[in-house]
Amino acid sequence: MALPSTDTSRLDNTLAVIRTLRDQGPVARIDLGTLNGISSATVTSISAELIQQGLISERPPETPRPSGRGRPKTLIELNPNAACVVCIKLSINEIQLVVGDFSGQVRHSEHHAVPTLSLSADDLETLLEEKISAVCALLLKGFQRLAGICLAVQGVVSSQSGTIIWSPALSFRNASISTRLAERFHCSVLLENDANCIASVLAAKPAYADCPNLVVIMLGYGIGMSVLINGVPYLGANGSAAEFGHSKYQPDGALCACGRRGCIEAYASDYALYRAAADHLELPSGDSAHPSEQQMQALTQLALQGDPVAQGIYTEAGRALGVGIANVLALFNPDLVLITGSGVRGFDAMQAAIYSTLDEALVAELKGTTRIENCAWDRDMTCMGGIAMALNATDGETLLNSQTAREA
Amino acid sequence: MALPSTDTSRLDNTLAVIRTLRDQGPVARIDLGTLNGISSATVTSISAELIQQGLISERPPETPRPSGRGRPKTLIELNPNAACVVCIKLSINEIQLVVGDFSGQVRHSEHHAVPTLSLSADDLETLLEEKISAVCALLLKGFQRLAGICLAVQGVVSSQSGTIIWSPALSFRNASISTRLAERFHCSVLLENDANCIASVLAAKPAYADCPNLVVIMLGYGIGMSVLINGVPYLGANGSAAEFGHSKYQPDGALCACGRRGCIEAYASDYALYRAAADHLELPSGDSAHPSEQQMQALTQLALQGDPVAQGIYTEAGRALGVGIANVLALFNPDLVLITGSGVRGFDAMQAAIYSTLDEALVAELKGTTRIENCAWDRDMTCMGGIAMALNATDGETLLNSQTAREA
DNA sequence: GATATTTATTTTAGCACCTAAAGTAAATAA
DNA sequence: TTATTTACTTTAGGTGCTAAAATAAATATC
Repeated sequence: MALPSTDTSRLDNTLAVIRTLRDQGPVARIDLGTLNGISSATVTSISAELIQQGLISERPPETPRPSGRGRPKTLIELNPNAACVVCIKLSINEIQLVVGDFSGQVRHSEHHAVPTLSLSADDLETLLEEKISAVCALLLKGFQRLAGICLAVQGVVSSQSGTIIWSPALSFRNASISTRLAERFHCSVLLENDANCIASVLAAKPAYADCPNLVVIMLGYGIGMSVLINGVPYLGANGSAAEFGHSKYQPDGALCACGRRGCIEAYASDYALYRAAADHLELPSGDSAHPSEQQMQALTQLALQGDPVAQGIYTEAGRALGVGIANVLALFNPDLVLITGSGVRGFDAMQAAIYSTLDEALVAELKGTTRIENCAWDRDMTCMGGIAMALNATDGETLLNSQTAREA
Repeated sequence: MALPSTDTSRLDNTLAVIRTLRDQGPVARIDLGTLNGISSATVTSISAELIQQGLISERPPETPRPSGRGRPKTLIELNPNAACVVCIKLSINEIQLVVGDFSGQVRHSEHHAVPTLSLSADDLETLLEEKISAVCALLLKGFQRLAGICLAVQGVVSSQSGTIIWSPALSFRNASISTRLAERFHCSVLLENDANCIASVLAAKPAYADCPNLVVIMLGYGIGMSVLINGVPYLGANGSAAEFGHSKYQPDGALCACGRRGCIEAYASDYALYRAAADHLELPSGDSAHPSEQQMQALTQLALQGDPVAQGIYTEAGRALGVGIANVLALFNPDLVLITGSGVRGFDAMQAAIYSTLDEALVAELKGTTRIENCAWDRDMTCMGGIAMALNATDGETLLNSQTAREA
């Protein structure tokens, strides 16, 4: 008689099982129970359902049988083909498109040079539709369905409303981009800030498992940040939280790409470093407003080799970052601040200035126990994170979908 | 056979009923159902239990019967004497002690002048024990039990560990203060930052109901802040989050009470304003390092009457606040920033500088839709909030307690 | 090779919730 | 007095969980 159940425990437990399998690979029922704090009887019941729905399967017993007495464990694994998700990373003049399967593995990755700055919102939607259609045609037959799409965008986005508020890769603003894709592909579309994608990859690493409050600062052409509070990205009122790059170092200071003065980004981003250096140093030619990796490496080399002008530029950048991080510690007091992004190439040249500025700025009580670390940069990380977030966001739907499919 | 229940819905629903009654006063069963999304059958069952436990009671029908057909509603209300909580606010040279009943009403309030800066941690504990014992002797006979104590302290506290890390009212540091009180009074002791107490009072106001992400800045002798994320205070890794006062305005700027330079507090707090003014203006005599309300009002008057030196001081304070608020907007992007505390007396003198600095610092996309408002100051608000937080924190225990009491 | 032991999974029995619907209570309107 | 309306309670039934018992599938022992 009581149909509309208010108790979500079955759904919660089922999702927990799916996520455990995704994170840990094949796991036995009894271990799924202990890992998630539920009885193995419940796991039996949940896994029976999931097998029936085709979302998981029992793995055939290993040939070299594991040692030990007793009935051997029957490992359960996700069916990788149960669904797939697509993540598209939108950067300046490039898009990357990655397909991941239900188990979280990357199955396909492609890059395209695209003049992003000259696209209209409509152009962009059309382009994305084309590219996604193409990979779907190529790959979807192996999968039961496309469960979701994640758009990882640099800049300010509102994930709730699916609006790109402002991105350095695009010349238009305030465009609602996800609805059309959602309708076209009949799946949910997740709009995410690129830093949030990276932060969720990093937060999943065992080394950072004890850091529920994690701040990730991404240095690169611009400067981005993600704040994870209890492991979930903090979004703020309209998605423009965590704009570390535009917090202030010097009121009335250097000009920033945002149009204002004194932002941290105006000192420590690639374009700011190169701008400060271009007039005084001999550097590779090229668009100095959008320096290439090669140009930036040349500049970093100079600083590390002891060139006083280059050193001075990196020291000032380090000071700006130091003040910015001091403010982040005062306001967020996270467990860990991780510095990454392509700009970490210059970390060694800024390091001393960062730490000394930080020490000058904050007393020990406020600095607290926060660790500050840097972390090697991998350009594929964004899409890895996007895939993970898209899967997480769509597990509930996938479940529902396969339930109704079985019933019919 | 299934004893250790994993399903917390009964407890959740019961607590929801108690909280609704506390927030809204007497409510009928049917309305408790709609307000909390549960069926009235469940409310009947929950309220029967609570009545049996003596935590609530049916209110006798109103004599001037409310108009309308049908069976009249039977209103249920909390039994105010079911429990009480004590909140102690610790400020410089003063403590305030307030007793609240189970329904959230203040039943008693007292102030004591205490030389807080010369107390040791041990002295403080002894003093608190005495004062609490005294009010208990006076009031407790009417109550079934003392459910909890809230210590509202200015400065950096770690609520999890019950440690006062640093407070301007105290000369000792890193003292664990709650254990002894908890043992002495057999109840849980909550250690809270004073700004968090005030923020939870403000967040409960209907005017701010649509602001789940709320920042409250408290101006006064020092500068405090509280950040509510989805309505709950954000604490950070070790409780020292939201130290707005020690975020930076000018690296290498004015000296702050924390020992570092350039903090916002070093420009916009009472002591900073008075320090800047004392040498140049004729002001009431007194301890200029700890200016009194009267001294501060004199200074504010001068600025509002057009004295150029006083105006300049408030303008610079407004600039510092403007930069600080810009950083808060960039990093937290809250729905609302509320400025309060005794220092709002000077808000009119700083206002123009705050807003112009903010506009210069942030582009519209980053400023987003955040409202910035000021709000009249009431010195009793801290304890009101402490009472509310202590009740909320102890409802579960109170429930358990009265259950076991009935069973025996 | 038969039996004991160990460990994993499934089945069984029962409890603690909740809800919809039916039943009851207590008022006003006709 | 009866009908109507609204509030509350009781009943009946469903979901979902767990502990314990039963079963399954190995290895160890004699």
